[in-house]
Parts: sequence; C-alpha cells; structure tokens
Amino acid sequence: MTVTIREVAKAAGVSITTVSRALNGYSDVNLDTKRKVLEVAERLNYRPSQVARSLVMKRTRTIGLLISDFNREPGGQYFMFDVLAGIHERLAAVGYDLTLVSTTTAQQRLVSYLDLCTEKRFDGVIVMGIRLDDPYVHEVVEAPLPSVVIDLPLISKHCAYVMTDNVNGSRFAVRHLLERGHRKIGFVNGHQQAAVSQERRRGYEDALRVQKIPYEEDWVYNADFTLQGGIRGLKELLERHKDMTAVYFASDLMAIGALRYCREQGIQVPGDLAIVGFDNIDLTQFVSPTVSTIAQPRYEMGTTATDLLIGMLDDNRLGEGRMLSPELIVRETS
Amino acid sequence: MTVTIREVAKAAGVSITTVSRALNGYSDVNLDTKRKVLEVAERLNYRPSQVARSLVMKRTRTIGLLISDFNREPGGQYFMFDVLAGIHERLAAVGYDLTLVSTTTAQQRLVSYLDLCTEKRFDGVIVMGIRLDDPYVHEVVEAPLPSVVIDLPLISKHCAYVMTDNVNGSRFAVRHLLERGHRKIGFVNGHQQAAVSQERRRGYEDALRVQKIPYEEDWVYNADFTLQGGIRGLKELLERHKDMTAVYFASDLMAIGALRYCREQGIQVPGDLAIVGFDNIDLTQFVSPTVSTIAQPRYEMGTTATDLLIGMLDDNRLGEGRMLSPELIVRETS
DNA sequence: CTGTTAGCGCTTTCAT
DNA sequence: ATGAAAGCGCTAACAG
Repeated sequence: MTVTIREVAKAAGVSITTVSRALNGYSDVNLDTKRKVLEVAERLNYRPSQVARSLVMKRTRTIGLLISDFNREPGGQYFMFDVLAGIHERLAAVGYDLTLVSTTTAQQRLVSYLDLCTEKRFDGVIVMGIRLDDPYVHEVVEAPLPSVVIDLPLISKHCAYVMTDNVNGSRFAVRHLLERGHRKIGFVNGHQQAAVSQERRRGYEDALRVQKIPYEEDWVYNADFTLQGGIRGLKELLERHKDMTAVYFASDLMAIGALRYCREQGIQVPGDLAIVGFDNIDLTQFVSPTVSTIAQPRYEMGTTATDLLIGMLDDNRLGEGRMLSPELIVRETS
Repeated sequence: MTVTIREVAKAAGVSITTVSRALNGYSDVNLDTKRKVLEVAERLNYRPSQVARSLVMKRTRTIGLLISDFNREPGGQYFMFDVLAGIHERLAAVGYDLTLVSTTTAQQRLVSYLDLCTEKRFDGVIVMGIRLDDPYVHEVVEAPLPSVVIDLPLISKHCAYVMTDNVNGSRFAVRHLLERGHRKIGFVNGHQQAAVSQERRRGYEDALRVQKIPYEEDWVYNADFTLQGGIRGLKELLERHKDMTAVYFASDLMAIGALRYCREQGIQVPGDLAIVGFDNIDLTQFVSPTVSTIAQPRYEMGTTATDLLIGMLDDNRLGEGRMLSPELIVRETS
C-alpha cells in the first residue's frame, strides 16, 4: 500500500542508506544522487514513516498534554483553550506533535499517568489543571520524563513550571482598591486545592499590610471559582461586614456571579460596592458594568511552557520556574 | 533504559513470543506461564512500546484532529473547545489517541495536510473549521484515509460528516420571530466561505415563504460572524429598512455586537427591535438583555464525529452524514 | 561518497 | 502450549 524507503531505493538504483541520507539532508551525498533520490521520492509520492523513525531514533517528537479534568465547567475552558493554543502553536513551530491525554483515561485503564506516557513514548509532557491533592503530583516531579507544570510551582531536574505571578496579581488588585479609597475590602478566594489560591490570598494579605490594615480571616471566604461560589461568598461577607465597600474575587466568574447578586439586591456597583476579578475572561467586557480584573497572559503561558520543555528536550536544560506578569485592567466595577 | 519484552522473556524464562501472547491475553497460553509472565512484567515495570507495536501492526490507534485555523477569534473558541471535549472523551473511551494538527503546520512545511497525516500514520482524521474555499477540501474527501468533517456536508466512501441542521435552526429562529408578530425581519449572515452560511440563509428564506412573505436580497447582509460584523450588518439593514422590527443573526457574537450598538443608539431591545442569535455561547446568558438563540449540540457533535470515525475504522462502515438537531432558546431579546 | 550489516521492540506465521 | 525466525520501515555505525 504505502511506499517505503526500500522501493525508493530500488527505483533510484541506490541503497536505502543513501536514500535515508539524501532525504535527511546529509552532506556526504553526491549532488546528482541526491537529486535523483529526491526526484524519485517525489514521483513515487514517498512519505517516510514517523513510526519507524521513532522506533529507531527512540524519540517520538510527540508531547503529551495531560489535562487533569477536561471538564467543561464554564470559565475553565477559556483558560485552557488559550493555553492550549499557545502550546500548540509553539510546538508546531519546532516540529513536535501534541497528543491529548486526560487523566480519566489513565484512571479507567488503571495505570498511572506516567505508565501511559511511557507506553506512548512521549518525549515530554505538559501538565495542566492539576490540583495540590492529586495523587500523581509527585509522580510528575520525580519522573525522569521531562515535564512542565502549569499553575503549580513544582520543580526538579526534569520538571519545570510556569505560572502567573499570582501574589503580585492580588497585590495589584487590592492596591488598586486601596488607591480608590477603600479600606474595608473583602476577598472571595478559589478552592484550596489550587496552588494559585494560596498565592492570591498571600497577595491580598501583603497589599493590606503595606497600608497597615490588619489581615483578618473573617474578611476572606473560600469558594470555588464558580459563579455560584461568588454569589455565596459575597452574601456571606456582606452578612459578616455591613461596612464592606469592596470585594476582590479570585476569578472573574465569581465576580460576575457577585454582580448578578448585586443587581438583584439593588446594590450599586461600583457605587455601593467596588468589585475586582481575576483572569480577564472575555465575559468581563460583555457584562454590564464591565469588570475590572487581573489579566493572565494565557497564550503566553502556553508558549512559555513549551519553550521550557523544548529547552529541556533539545538543549538538555534543567527544570526551572517561570513567573509571568499579570496586569491590572481597570473597568467599570471599580 | 526502558525495559523491553526481551528482558521480560529472559526473566520469566520463556520466549518473547510467549510474553507477547500472555500480555495480550491470548488463550493458548498455559495459565501458570501466563501468571508468571504477568508477575515478572509487573515486577520489572514493563511498558510495551506502542511505537514498536504500531510499526508491526500498521495501526497507530491515533486520530489526527485537523483544525483549519486554531485562531483565537472570540466565539470560535467556544465552539471548538466543546467539540474537542466531545471528541476527546469518546476517543479516550475506545482507546484511541488524539493528535492536534493545525494546517498552518502543513503550510509552513510545504506539504499537504494529507502527506502530513500519512507520515504520522494516523488511522483517521477529524477535520474542523475547514472552509469551502480551502484548497484541500477535496483532498479530504477523496483520500483513502477515513475522515469525518465537521460543519461541511462532504461525503464519500471514507469521508463522513456531522453538522447541526442549520436550515431548521434558522427556521426555528425566524418562525419564532414570526410568531411574535414580526413581519419585517432582517438577517445578518456569516461569511460566505462557511457551508453553514448557505444553510442558514436557506432556513431564513423557507420560514418567510411559509408565511407568504417574499424573500428579498436587501433584507440580508453578509457579514463574518464577528462582533464588528454584527454591528455593521445591523447598521446597514437599519439604513435600508426603517420599518424593520426584528433581526436574526447567524452568530451570537454578531447578535451581541448588535445589542451593543442598540444600547448606544437608544434602540430598545426587544421593544424597538427583537434579536435572535445562533450558537448559544455562554455570553448570551450574561449580557443584558440575555440573548435568544439557536443552540448547537457542540459536545455531541464531537462525540458523534468520533462515533462515525470509529465505525469506519473498527467496523469498516462507509462514510455517512449525520445531522444534529438545533434547539430554540428564547431569552429576553425576543 | 556509497553499500553492508545490524538493530529499534514488537507481532505473527510456522514448526515442534 | 511454546519457540525460532522473519519482518514492520527506518537509522547508524563501519567498511570500503
């Protein structure tokens, strides 16, 4: 069916070695033979099998993308899609393939994700959406397989990470509210299994401390990044603190939920209550009022992760951490 | 480095043939030998190379996902992500891998997309986001490689397709407006390189005809699915027809653009002008007023496409077309 | 500059 | 029930 290197060799009247060399651009091939080989290969419509090549080269030029939960919870997808676009674009540029692997696959097969990657002979993996309490976090870090983790500060010889500087992101948000004159600022955080949640809380704390405002637990509500979580968080904080004039949410989705609640309750935003979110999802520009937020460079996170991985693969560099800068975007809610 | 079948064989004191058979669950293996082999394989942490297996089996159990333009134009991503999730989920269930290929990769490598798939030895491909004027449309249909195209009614022995029933979707939208009493209904369509655009126009036409309302060209504006396109379309149609009371947009994004324009111009929606979109993207529920729309079963499009492909691959069925039903969702704009 | 030879790690006849 | 041998399509010493 498919034409192999052997047939090209025969048709060109040379050995398969010569064909291989000619096609792979080695210099020690007579120019005429080379031309001949290329011409024949073209004519026979020869396409070298990457499978065969992978077997002998012991490299597949394929990267696995491990997505912890390829769920379609609103919000999560925006983040993932852009990161994915970044990864894919950069990978294509350097000639690597990307294969999607969801951990659910591994679960149903009862093999660890790492075994799965071994069977597929991935050259490296990028991990996205992993949680602090995921059982295979350590597997990733300790494995000899080069990996890059997104949004979790794991680092080792073969494991790099990339994340947004969430501490600073939070600082920007809270500092901005402080500059607007707010002093009673609540914080609705994401769930505690996300590494970013710890960092965002820290930034909130830091920003307050700079202004000598003591950090107090009961100004913080731990929700879960979702719309409903935002509503719950706002409700709870409002009950605890009648004098609260601003709330910072660890996700735009929560902020938008809060916005919805405010409308129902007749709370003016930003008049009665200022709001800042996190992520800069598209929605923030479409709701009314538009939502102030902290932008993460999602696409760039993807390209950066890829660069780190390729660095380990092709230039055998060691794992390192890369922190990307967030950006404050002021809109109507603050 | 990695342990091979040979080492398992040696450690178990049998031939590699026996190991292969034991591991792949053949029945003609003595139960004791089998147990022994499995035990040794487990102990040595043996992971069979799918690369080697693919080479000899001539099947990679890998599907290529061809995305015509992995761009991040707002709107397109929502559609793609959900379809992708559906494909991925179903593929994982039947033990196939999914590899992303963007056509830009092919372009930069100066090989046709089909050659690329041949080199990678995909068992099949799913094509998404292809346009009518894409040069390789025919390549897909005529290739011996099993394929499924999303949103383009291409069919052949090895090529199936899945799309939403766009004609009916449009009918639903326009009929709904007619039922609301509208008679002067404009239509802002997507770009003409999308197959869905033709169908959506047809549905618009049909629905009017049923009510004996003549279809006239100047009530239709061909835009491009984008926010700005929606604004341009609405402007133009309003200029042409002062008496227009409703507009149907071929995408939610355009409808939302229109909504924005209406707010600027003080046009009441739905009071002065009723609006219906298409796609049911998340945004429709978040903007104010919320947007009436035609929902496409995006996730299901992914799973269906996968089922069709697997059918061709594993049960060697022929290419067929599958039409999925859209659904009218009435919200505040109509 | 080119060909011979030996694998990469697996599956699969074909004997035994 | 098991093993020997061939071979999937390619690359890479090593000679010449």
